[in-house]
Amino acid sequence: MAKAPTVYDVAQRAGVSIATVSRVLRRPDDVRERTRTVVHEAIRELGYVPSGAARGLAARSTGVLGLCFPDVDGIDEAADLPDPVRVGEAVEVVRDVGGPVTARWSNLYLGEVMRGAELEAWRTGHAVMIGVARGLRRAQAVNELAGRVDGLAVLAKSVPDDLLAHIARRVPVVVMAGPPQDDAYDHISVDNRAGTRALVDHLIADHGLRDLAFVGGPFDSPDAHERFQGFRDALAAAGLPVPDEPVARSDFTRTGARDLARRMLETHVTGRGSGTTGQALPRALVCSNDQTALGFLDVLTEAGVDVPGDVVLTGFDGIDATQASMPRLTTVSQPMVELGRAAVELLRGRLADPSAPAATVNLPVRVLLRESCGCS
Amino acid sequence: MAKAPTVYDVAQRAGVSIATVSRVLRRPDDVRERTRTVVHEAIRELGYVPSGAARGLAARSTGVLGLCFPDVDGIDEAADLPDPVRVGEAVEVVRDVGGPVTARWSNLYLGEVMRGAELEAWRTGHAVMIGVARGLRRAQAVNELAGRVDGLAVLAKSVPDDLLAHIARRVPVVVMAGPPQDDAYDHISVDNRAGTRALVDHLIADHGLRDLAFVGGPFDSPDAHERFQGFRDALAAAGLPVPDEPVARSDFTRTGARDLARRMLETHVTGRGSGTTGQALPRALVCSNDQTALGFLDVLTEAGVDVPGDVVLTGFDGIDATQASMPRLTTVSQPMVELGRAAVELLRGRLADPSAPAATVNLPVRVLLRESCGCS
DNA sequence: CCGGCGAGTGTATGCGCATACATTTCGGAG
DNA sequence: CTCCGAAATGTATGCGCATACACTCGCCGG
Repeated sequence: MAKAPTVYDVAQRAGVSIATVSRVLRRPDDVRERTRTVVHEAIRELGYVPSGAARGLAARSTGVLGLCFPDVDGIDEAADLPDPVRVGEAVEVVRDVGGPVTARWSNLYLGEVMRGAELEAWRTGHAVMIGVARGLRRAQAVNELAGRVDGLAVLAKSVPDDLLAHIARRVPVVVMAGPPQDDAYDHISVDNRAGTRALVDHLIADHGLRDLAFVGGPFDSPDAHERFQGFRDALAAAGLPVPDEPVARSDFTRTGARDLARRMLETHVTGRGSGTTGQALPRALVCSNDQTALGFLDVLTEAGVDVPGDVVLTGFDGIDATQASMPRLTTVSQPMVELGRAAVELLRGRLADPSAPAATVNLPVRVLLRESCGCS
Repeated sequence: MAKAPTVYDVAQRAGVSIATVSRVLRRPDDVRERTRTVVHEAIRELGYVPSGAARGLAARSTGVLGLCFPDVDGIDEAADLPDPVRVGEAVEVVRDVGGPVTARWSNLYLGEVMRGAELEAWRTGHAVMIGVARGLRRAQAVNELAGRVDGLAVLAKSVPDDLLAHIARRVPVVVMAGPPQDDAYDHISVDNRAGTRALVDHLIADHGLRDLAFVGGPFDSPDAHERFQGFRDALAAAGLPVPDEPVARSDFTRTGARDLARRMLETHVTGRGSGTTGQALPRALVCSNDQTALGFLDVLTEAGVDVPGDVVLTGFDGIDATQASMPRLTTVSQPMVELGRAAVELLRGRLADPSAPAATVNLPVRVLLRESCGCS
């Protein structure tokens, strides 16, 4: 690493001009074979690797696409993060007594989105740069990311509106998984509403359920809101009374959902078995995400409430843990990899034609019927 | 995106020189407060975002660290990848009848490593660029990645040796999860050997097992090899006969392991129950990774062999699926996030002191005792 | 024999920024 | 009010590459 060789070094060594070196790399067909060989020789002898920065500057395009995620670790400042601890060579032997399976929704979700994005970017010769909008310096970090890429795919809510507007003046931006909104950006989202609608249609039509309740998500989650709309659509279509609000709101975490479920159990009892004075639990709980449903499942099972016998339970997202629960959870599977791919695809289109009107792509979802709704 | 504004535009608008603009961004303390305000005003009015390429070129450092992975999708050429199919608005409703839980080992593994790397990079104000060494143009892709970063963390085996050597002449390279090898690079790996040793020690000491067999991995997997060494260490220490070769070799996939298990069952029968003429199955199968163990578990369970009653089974890696199996799998958990963090840490050290001798960090693992070995 | 043409190569320039160095401004002390 | 040192700002340059344009050379048709 003494001093990385440059085109000039290569040119001198090969006895050609720097233009020729550049051409050998970028447009080999414009160079005579003999010359090409000589240059390649020099390149390998010197260990030459072209500077991406210089090329980006000269070519006015970096060949890099950015992916911006929200923080999933809940870390606000670098100080929050302890220095990594290394326990030396010791192998720790732990008796793992079980407990709830660690859920890594966000990780997996983001990982899959990244995988899709990377795949699609790779196809077209782009590199991918990831950035997490985290901490107090988030604005700066996002800004720097934007300055380094040709286009930016941003997960909804990870970047404040004004920052996003600022950035969008420099690079094309596509918003992933946000509500289909009428702003200047391209959007790529998942059909939350239709997915929930289809799921609830199934509960009503195939299982004959009529007493359904929706467990909502955080107030500021557009996803949760859309899913609730889908729920209402289905009830309305079936001629059932349509609630204005979810019966309760979860914070989208499994532990939060457990607390919520316990509170609900205190004031409700299951409709079957009767004899008690409390208000009956709804016959079906349509949860706004899988974690919520799993949290409810934990508590209901513990309380001796049978799923789906006493209460039918469904989720949304399609995380792995829904396959491992007892009973397995009926849910709506999000096309996570597709989300990433589609985002990059949109970005590419936008780069090719910057003047095209902002588009919104709505990705279809899949309803997975399993035991928790009474299927199988 | 008409034309991204530059320092010059900002300078003009703010009535200062470009140097001042640059300083406002890089060394705010060197600029009078009043000037700073004016410049920031101009920046926001113009929607100025500094060019990473230009800065990288001028500063001779990009502030980006690279992460290079092997392909986990098995895609060789862009042509192999079908264009994304969008089924329009249709929501597909599928009856999911179950079957083995989809395992996404690589995804999760890589995702966790990335997460660790990103976290650690973020702490120190670095961005992370990911690259997958995939396809025929892999050399070019890796080269370009190397040209864009200040340092590169490479997952073992993802880059051919000569390419790696070429690249290492430009940027510091650290190899992740490779065998502790005596080359010029920094290494960061996981203590496969000690982990397996500790696990097998437990089987021998705490469960009194003496008839143990090791199910190996692919010939070219250094990880599998090291784990086998750990196995041998434990047997030797206990005074048991030490095998020269694994009793069989899996390809590290669950389905591959199933086939292998079936073949083994044909020639063996369990030692208990007796009466049969076949050779007895070993009392314990120490598998070189979780997928292999899970594949065996599938087949053994199906064949009515009790785990851990008839055969004790263990894995290695600590993937999520090991918590969901019946019985839950005793395994050795890899510090995946730590791997990423440590890699970035090493890289940073190397950047700070390029002349330091190549280091190798061996990360400790954790043995997780669960039901498949007879614990709990 | 000459002019013209195209393939192959070289020359010169600018991309947008950081920064060394030169210059100006400012705030006090005398 | 003057002068000086420090603070603030401006000027000029180069980072490594792509590329427009100029140039050379060999070849062909006239």
